[in-house]
Amino acid sequence: MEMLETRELRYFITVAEELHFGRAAQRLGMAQPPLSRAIQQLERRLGVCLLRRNRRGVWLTDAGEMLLHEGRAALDATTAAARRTRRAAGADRPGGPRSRLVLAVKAGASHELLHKLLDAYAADPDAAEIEVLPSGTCEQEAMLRDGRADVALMHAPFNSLAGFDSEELTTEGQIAILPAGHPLAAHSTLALDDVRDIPGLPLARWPRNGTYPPGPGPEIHDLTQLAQLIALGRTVAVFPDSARAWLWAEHTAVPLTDAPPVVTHIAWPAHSRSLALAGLVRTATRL
Amino acid sequence: MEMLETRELRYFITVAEELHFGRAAQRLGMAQPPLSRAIQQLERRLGVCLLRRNRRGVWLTDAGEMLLHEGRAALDATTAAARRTRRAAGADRPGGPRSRLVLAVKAGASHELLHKLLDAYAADPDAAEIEVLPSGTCEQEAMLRDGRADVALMHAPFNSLAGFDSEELTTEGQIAILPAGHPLAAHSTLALDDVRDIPGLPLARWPRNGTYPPGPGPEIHDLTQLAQLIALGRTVAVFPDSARAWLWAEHTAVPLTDAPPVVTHIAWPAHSRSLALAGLVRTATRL
DNA sequence: CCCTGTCATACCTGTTAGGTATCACCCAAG
DNA sequence: CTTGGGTGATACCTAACAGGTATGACAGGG
Repeated sequence: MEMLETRELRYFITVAEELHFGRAAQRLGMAQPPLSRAIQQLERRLGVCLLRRNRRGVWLTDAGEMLLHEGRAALDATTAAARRTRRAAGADRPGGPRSRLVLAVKAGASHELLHKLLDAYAADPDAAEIEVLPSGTCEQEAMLRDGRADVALMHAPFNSLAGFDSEELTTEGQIAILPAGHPLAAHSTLALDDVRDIPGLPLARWPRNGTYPPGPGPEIHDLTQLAQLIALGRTVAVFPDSARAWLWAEHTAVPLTDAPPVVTHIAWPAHSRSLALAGLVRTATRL
Repeated sequence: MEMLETRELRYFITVAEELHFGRAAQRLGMAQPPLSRAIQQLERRLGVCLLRRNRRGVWLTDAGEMLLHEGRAALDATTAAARRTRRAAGADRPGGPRSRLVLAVKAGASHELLHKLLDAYAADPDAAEIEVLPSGTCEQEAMLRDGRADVALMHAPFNSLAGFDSEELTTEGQIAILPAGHPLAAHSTLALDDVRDIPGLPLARWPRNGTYPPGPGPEIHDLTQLAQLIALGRTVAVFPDSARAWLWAEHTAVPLTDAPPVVTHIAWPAHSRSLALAGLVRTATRL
């Protein structure tokens, strides 16, 4: 039984995403004919039909669907191996840091917690160098999987901890962030339903897995943009309690009574065996 | 940045395991010079020194150690992708089963539970075909990782659930299995310390991660062998309660008061998205 | 009916994976 | 000190194959 090559996986995944050999070849920086041949050869070697072709297009068989999912995981693991190996190379260089960890954090979230964690860990005599890598919305999982990060702060129920080892750090409630002058801002508490359909004040929308959920609210790319839209009275947003750290004077935070609590975890790939990581996790759980 | 090829990974891992280019080349079925060159090229492409060479041998740098671990995970993911794709190929063949799941079970363990699970699941109108794959000691994790299995019954604290999704099924105590005629077999309960150092009756040893822990007891390969050695009065073993199912007349089971409870879980790769798997898990948790 | 867009085929070429022969080197035995 | 066995590296060759260009086959829409 022959081994699947990464190049073949990369080709197939691109074709499966585009469902179009020409565009896929373009994305791969190659001509279409060799790509067609490579996929045919892959199908022959696996003894499996991956794509149904029609003059009018291409779509995936069940087996193709499977290879798309599993192949993505395999490619992630491979690039992770390369990235982490490159990163580990500095460790035994004279004068360099003993070792180094990349910590992925959702940009703007858990600022205070992160600060305390870094301070506490720096006190550890044989602490590794920590590089903090701000990530987009819910991008931490992907960063751990493909090796851009070694460890991450994740926020249940927004992030999924499936496939990672993790330790629980803190739990917090959620708040609604309203324009300071809005009538609802006078309340001492609110319910989720109160803020879901405020006339003239639609709930802001965040990308989940790269796409925006449907709805009337504005599509948000970063926190500054959101803060401004709230201050201008154009939208309202729901955030964990720790978001109070970056509120403006034109904002008012009102606790939500029935929003699910947000649990912050420190998470890392399940197979990690790094001493530096173990030290960081120990520090985090003792905070 | 160029991509790591699976062939290179396979070569490096073999060399890292053998710490000897000649033997590694032999295991890979190739000559030594091209292997040396391939590793050199890998080091150049990664920009990293993976091996320290000496005329008297080869050993791993820190980066090499990292690539050995991460590369194994990546190779497992790749072979898993190939295996699962091949397996999924039958699904849309006319006349074949709608789909198929491979369930890894430690040989001889949880017999009754397994039976109930299979019966209950077979009642499901759109049940997949289940292939039961008996695994060696603690081999289920590896089988899930490299795609030989899709789902497994695991026994904490013997198996590690790290990196998998899982649901708890049952909890049971542990028993000591003694030769029927032994003085200790008359007791109604025992403590772990009572059976750890019985004069003339050493505790049987199981392979953990492919190697046997040190000790005076016999090295066990399969249950029949163990059962015979116990019946002959040569050894004693500690097992979960459900092991009573395969006891012989010459065996006596005595409950252990202070042994950690054994928790049986059903576990699967965290990224699985199979409907058949979801159905099986639902059935299992409702038992 | 032709034109456009799609994937497949035919054929060529440069790269490279892998084989054989040999070197350079260390160490141990004499 | 010398020599031989065992190690990984180098030199060189060949065959396989990845990738490019040109073109074919075929379905739908104007």
